[in-house]
Amino acid sequence: MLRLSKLTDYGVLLMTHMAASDSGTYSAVALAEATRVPLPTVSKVLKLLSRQRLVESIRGPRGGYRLARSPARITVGEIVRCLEGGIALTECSRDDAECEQAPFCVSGNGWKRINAAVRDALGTISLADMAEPDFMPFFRLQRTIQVTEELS
Amino acid sequence: MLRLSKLTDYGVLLMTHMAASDSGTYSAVALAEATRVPLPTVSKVLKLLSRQRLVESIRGPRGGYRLARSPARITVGEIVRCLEGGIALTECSRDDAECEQAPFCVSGNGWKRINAAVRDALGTISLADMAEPDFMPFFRLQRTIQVTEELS
DNA sequence: CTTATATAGTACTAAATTAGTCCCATAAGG
DNA sequence: CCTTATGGGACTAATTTAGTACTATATAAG
Repeated sequence: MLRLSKLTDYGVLLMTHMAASDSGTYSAVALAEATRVPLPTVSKVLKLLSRQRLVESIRGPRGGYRLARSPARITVGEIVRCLEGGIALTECSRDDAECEQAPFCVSGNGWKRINAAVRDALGTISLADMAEPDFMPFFRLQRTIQVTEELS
Repeated sequence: MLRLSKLTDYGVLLMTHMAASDSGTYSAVALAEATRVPLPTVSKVLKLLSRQRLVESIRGPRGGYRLARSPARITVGEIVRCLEGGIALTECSRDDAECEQAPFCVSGNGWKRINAAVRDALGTISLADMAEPDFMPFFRLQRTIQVTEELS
């Protein structure tokens, strides 16, 4: 289903929550309660996010996590990239790809293009957008080829 | 890694192969040999594709499969949709979604938008594009919000 | 009308991935 | 120095996906 992992979903949820209310830091416990995501899982996700400096962590009493940058300067794509380890729809469109079927494959270039489009889409939406409950059209695809069949 | 399943990858590969050379019909055996994908798997994928009328099947001797429409009129998005059962990055962005956490979730709208963008990207590339080995920029994102951080 | 070829459907097994949990180490404030 | 909170890593269970096999059905050719 072209799915993101639940971890990624949680990551976006947690960070959106932090973006929405602007109190400084949140402990893992507080976020778990607010979002209803199980505590150990919240903890795991925040650790991963902090390694790549998407959130800052403060240890010790009164510690916790906070966004490393302003919500407008953090994109959903960065979170996906952090928690999924990259954005690549197929093996062969990864940067370090070595597909054994490459010699027989004619569509490598197409996949690269599709991936670029997806990356672009994800890089376009910021946490600030996500936190805005009913933000409207933020971008539009301008097609330069004719599409004759629409997905229903 | 925001992956498509291998089945979907195979599906696009097989159909691209059919789009590239314009002989009429291909048996599952012939496609398996040409693409180096194991026969039973080729068979499985083609069955799925034929149920949704993306390929036509002809039974009996000298039978096989052929594209149901011209390559320019079949999009990668349709193939993904057929083999993944929909295009939805998160549970809550499916059309029939019933997410138990919805009351606590503030980002539903954002996900819907992201999904729309991805669907749009996939719906923009046709099989004819994929079969063209080095087709170049086929569309361009025009942003209406400012992106301040780029994905590296 | 019989036989060979090829798809249709479905069920099952095995492998890989992902989710979730737990434990111990480290840091810092009071 | 004790309590609170994150950091790292390892482990288990659950889910998903891939791949295979088997039986049924259709059709062309001789």
